[in-house]
Amino acid sequence: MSTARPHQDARRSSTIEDVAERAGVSRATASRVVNNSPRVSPGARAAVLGAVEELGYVPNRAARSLMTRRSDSIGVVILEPTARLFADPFFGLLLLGINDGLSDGDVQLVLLIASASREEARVERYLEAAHVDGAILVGPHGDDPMPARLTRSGVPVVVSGRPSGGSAVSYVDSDNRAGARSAVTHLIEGGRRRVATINGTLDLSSARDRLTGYRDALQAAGLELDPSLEVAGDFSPEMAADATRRLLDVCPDLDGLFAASDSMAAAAVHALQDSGRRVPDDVAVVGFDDAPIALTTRPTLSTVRQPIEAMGREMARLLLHRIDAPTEAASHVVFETELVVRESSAGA
Amino acid sequence: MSTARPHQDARRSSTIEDVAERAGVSRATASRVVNNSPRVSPGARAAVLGAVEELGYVPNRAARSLMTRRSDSIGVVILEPTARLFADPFFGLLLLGINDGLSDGDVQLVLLIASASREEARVERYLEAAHVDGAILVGPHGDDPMPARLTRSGVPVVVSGRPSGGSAVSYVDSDNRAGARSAVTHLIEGGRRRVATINGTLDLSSARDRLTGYRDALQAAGLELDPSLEVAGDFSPEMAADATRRLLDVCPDLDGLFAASDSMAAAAVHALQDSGRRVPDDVAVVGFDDAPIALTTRPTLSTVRQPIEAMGREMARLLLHRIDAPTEAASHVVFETELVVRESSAGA
DNA sequence: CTGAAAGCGCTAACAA
DNA sequence: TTGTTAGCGCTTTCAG
Repeated sequence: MSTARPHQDARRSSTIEDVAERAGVSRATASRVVNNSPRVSPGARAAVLGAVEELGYVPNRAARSLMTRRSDSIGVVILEPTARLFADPFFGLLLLGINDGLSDGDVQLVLLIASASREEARVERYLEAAHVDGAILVGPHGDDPMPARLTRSGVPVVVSGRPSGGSAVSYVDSDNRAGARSAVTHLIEGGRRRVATINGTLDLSSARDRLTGYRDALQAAGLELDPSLEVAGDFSPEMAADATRRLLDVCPDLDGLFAASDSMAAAAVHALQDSGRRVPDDVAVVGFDDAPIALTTRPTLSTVRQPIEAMGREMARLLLHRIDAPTEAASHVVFETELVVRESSAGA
Repeated sequence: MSTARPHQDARRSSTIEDVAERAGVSRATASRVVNNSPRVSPGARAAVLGAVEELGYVPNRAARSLMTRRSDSIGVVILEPTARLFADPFFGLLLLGINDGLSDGDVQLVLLIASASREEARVERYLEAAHVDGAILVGPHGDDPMPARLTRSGVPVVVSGRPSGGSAVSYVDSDNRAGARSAVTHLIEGGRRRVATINGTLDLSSARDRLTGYRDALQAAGLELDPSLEVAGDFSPEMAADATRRLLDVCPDLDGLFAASDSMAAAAVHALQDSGRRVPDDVAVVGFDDAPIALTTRPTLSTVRQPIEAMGREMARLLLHRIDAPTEAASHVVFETELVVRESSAGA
């Protein structure tokens, strides 16, 4: 009984040996053509290319890897706890950018999600076993030892967001400090004098930088810093709503609010409205990210836009370069942000 | 000048040959232990395991693949046009579920994003070259030939959402029809009589099914179907806002609205409010997905929840099974949905 | 239960 | 410019 499995044959792809034979050259020459070596005669090249076409030849990656000691793939490691991960379009856009930056080469994107810390160990083992040529780390907190550890074991790494360790590892970041400053300056220039901020966990450099930018702006305007107007939270909307209510208790004449993310800003707007304040008339609000939610709140949200997709593309570019030149010093790329003024701070 | 590259040595991992030598057995026996073959004596097993431990041995995937003709990785192909892709937490959650379903085995997730159709061809070539053991296709439209073509060339495939072709290919879906029916029935039971629906592109089976569910509910209640109350769109909030305004023109006494996604429902709520209607007092609204946005609108959105993460997990499970038993008939798994009643249809 | 030997498909010296 | 040769690290007959 011959179990008919037609695709078995369909999939039995041709090897470089087949190509060489068909083209009437040796395996080596065929290989040279496939790998774009210049040391091949035009005639041989044409013959091989023809054979490749006819046979639909595609190189076997495993065999190639075994020889070149390259996997032609990179790992993208998502370290963020899962909840935030997917309520937030940040990761998706970053992935899109990374994918785009990779598609020039012939490099595959292996997605590694490490939500629990048990997972984190598994991922690290995988990376260190040289199964990928390098890794992009998304979302490590300031004290995460993974970037340094991977670098030490020779894995090329690029990190999203400035790590606390600093300059030893390559990273791509947006200018969170300048972005926050521009948002708060905008509020002040609109006449606001009692401006508060609601932030994320301060073990994230982005959160720290946004806080610093907030303070920069106040000081530049000669306004006093009031610690009771600075709230550090966890980026969650629930927290932001609570924080807003508490801010109103402490400071009933609050007239400006800078939230370190749009989802927090949206929650704050609702809390303000629930308390009877009009936005922006009584309190002007600016968020951060320019997430889709910024357009669906009423009023629409003013915000600080970061070029997330471009950042992803740059991370890919940087990593690819780093893989080619592992001894070079780490690079740090910081992207400009852009203030987007909408209704929530109109005439602020 | 010896360029110091300490990690060069650090990464030079040990081979199964090293393990065998250390354990005092042959390569073959070492391999058997590593691959859990039962035909090994306890003594040899212990010796090999010890050597593996001491040497920190990790098998070389490329070499293994070359031999086994398996890549131990699967492709997850995102076919959605990019815009929708990342405003929507759907994909992230699905990825999370897939990752989870995969983590039992030792299978890696290769992410392939095909936004443009040029990309689609590239992805298809990659998949057909047997670089992955199987593929999960996310977001194919009804007329997309990729699932069928991959299946024909012998690539095990699982698709998200019921494809128009039907039963030849395995898929995982949620019961969109029943979900929509429950939403609209809920509106009707709350006394609404003029209930409209705003939908997505009807070449997506999910959109078609939600429309059918809407009609089911009206007919079950003995209400008349009115084509002017059915709007087919593109899932975008802008379109939904437009559609809402038009619906109000056509039918000023509209008192219920079912939108096929939460982002459309949110836009509709705003359009209703802008037109002076109160939600839910004048018009009750129900969305679909239970996306984060459902909690940030005012009023909060009633919606139909689908177990996205579980669906992703099931897709992974199904694919893994299909890879092991490629001749088995395709499986179709449909998940129940759940109506979540919030403010936008309170007392509906 | 174990070992010897073959070979997966490819690239990279080395010779010619 | 080309071909020959030698493996990369692993699994798997096939003998024993």
